Amino acid sequence: MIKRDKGVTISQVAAEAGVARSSVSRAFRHPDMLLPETVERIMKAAQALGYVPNHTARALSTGRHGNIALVVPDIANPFFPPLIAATQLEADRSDFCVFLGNTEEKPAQEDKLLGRFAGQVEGLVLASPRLSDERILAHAAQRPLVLINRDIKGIPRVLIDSGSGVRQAAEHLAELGHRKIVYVNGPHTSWSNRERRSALRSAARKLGLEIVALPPIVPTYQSGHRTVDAILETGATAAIAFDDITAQGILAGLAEYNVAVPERFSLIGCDDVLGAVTYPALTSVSNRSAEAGRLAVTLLMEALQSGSIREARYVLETHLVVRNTTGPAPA
Amino acid sequence: MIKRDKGVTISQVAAEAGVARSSVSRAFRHPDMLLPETVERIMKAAQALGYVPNHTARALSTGRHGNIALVVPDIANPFFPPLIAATQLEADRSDFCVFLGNTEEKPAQEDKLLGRFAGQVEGLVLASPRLSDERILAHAAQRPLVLINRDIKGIPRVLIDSGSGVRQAAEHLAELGHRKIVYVNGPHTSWSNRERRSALRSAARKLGLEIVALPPIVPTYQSGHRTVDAILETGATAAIAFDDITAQGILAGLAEYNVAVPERFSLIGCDDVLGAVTYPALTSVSNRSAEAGRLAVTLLMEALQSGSIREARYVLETHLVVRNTTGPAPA
DNA sequence: CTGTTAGCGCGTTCAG
DNA sequence: CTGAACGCGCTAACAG
Repeated sequence: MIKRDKGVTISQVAAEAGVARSSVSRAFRHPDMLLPETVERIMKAAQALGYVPNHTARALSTGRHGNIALVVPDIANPFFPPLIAATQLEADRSDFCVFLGNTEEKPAQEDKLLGRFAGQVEGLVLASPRLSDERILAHAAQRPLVLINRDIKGIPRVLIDSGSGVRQAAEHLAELGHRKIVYVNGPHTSWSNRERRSALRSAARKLGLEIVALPPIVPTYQSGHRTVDAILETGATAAIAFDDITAQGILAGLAEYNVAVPERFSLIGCDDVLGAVTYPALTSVSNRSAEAGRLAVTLLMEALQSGSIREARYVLETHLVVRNTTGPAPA
Repeated sequence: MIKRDKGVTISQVAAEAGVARSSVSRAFRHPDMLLPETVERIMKAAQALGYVPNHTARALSTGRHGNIALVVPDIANPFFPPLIAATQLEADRSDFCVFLGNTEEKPAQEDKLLGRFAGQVEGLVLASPRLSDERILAHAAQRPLVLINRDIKGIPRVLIDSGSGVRQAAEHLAELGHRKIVYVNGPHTSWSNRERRSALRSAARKLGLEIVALPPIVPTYQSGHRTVDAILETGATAAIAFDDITAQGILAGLAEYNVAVPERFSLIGCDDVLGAVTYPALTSVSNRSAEAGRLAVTLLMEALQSGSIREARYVLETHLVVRNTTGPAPA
């Protein structure tokens, strides 16, 4: 049992300060239980020795490790970094550290990571899971768990309602005279994708638009690019893509076919993660990912404090951000 | 001391299987020390009770927690997500979990996070630190620490040599007839920035180019955008920006002034994180961030296994990716 | 090969 | 207000 840990322990501090170990512990956790003078002496000794409370030992003793885990399907998708950053910032406010898990869009990897994290965190935030309801419920039964962009009854969840934005997108296209619109599906396990598709379907019905849905894809630039042939074959004059990254691939593909955007074809993305960097600047549905991350952590902290998980379902509405990839339908 | 943990412990499994606790421990950690038959019986009991080894207790006992931490200055900067993903993937191969820290480019936050993580990880990867050498050395003395993009003697480090790519950039511009070039500095605490600037300076000397360096900025789209006035005032015909994000801001700013790129002005970024999504597509210096992340973890794992940190300094070379923001100098 | 026995470092009773 | 003693769950010596 060799340890290279310098490990200044509570006992050493106690010896240095001439008190019992428990007093040292108290000096840190319940300073008001000791004489101010004693506390000061202990603190001084701790400083001198460079004592740092051992997180692990404390966790074993208290059952609280001060960590949470955040699991996302794809860090490289620009939708997530702001969410991750916000999550961390909010966790930090409660002095929690966060484990990050990247599942590469694979349900199995998601399951594995949740299992690995479960043993060392107090709670979990699961963003845009691709896992089945059953598995998620199983994990939620083990530890407090908050969902982002997945609607499972009984589990606290924060939902970014892209439906509202997609509805606006449909109206926008209808006003511009488009009659037939392609929807490029994202992962079929994605709640957001289902929301967007169904919002589009119902809006289309009201507006008298025809919707053609393309098969599910993993949302990447490449996937979007590959889907251009299928889009053009439909004869539609506009498309709404599952997300901006996919839309970006589509935009590139259209350019290669010399299909002018928005003159001959209109395109709308979702999540608005590209800002105005594409050319033409992409019309998109806004995202509120940072807020979602922050809110999820807040809910999780509440659950940890109260010790009980209360039913909660927060919905963040979105809207359409009109830029330059949408225009009147070609004659 | 209330625990809601279902906590099936090793003792319960031992009782169920009719063996000693240590045997249960062995069944998991050193199965070859027990009779296969015994192992099987124990495993069956563990399954039945739903036993899961307690990570924390194990860590306390062994001093090994199976976690590492990765600290980056800005998750939202597209340079980092691939690095983060690669780091995780590589850590996962050794069954390690990773804590992620985002410092928002703030040295103080970096220092704080390193301190918070130190207590619960076996080693650290510190990418593009903004912290002083002294503080980094102090942390490295506590735990095995591997640096990415920071060259401190005595600490294992992986350096992405953007210098080689920047040299090519200078040559490229010289060939196109540019004589006066602006360098838009990144953070002055950034090692990469110093590398790029000095590589550019020395290349310029050889090529007979004049370099004008702008004051350090935090590398963001906004910062780049704000710097356009200063760039144009210099009368230079081309600029090399600290990174792509900054370059993107500059590009937008130039467009607003109706300065045609590359006809009237040439622009080169660094890190090549934007692919061909800007318009015109940005000429940039390649990055090898994913490889750097992977390599850093490999080094860290070696250090953890051997128990000693050996001097190591890996350099990954880069090259110029020519796209459409560079052209002949205006007459 | 297996059971017994100490701790790992800390938080928290329970007496003083 | 303080010190002694126990236990968190597990691992690693040491016996047998």
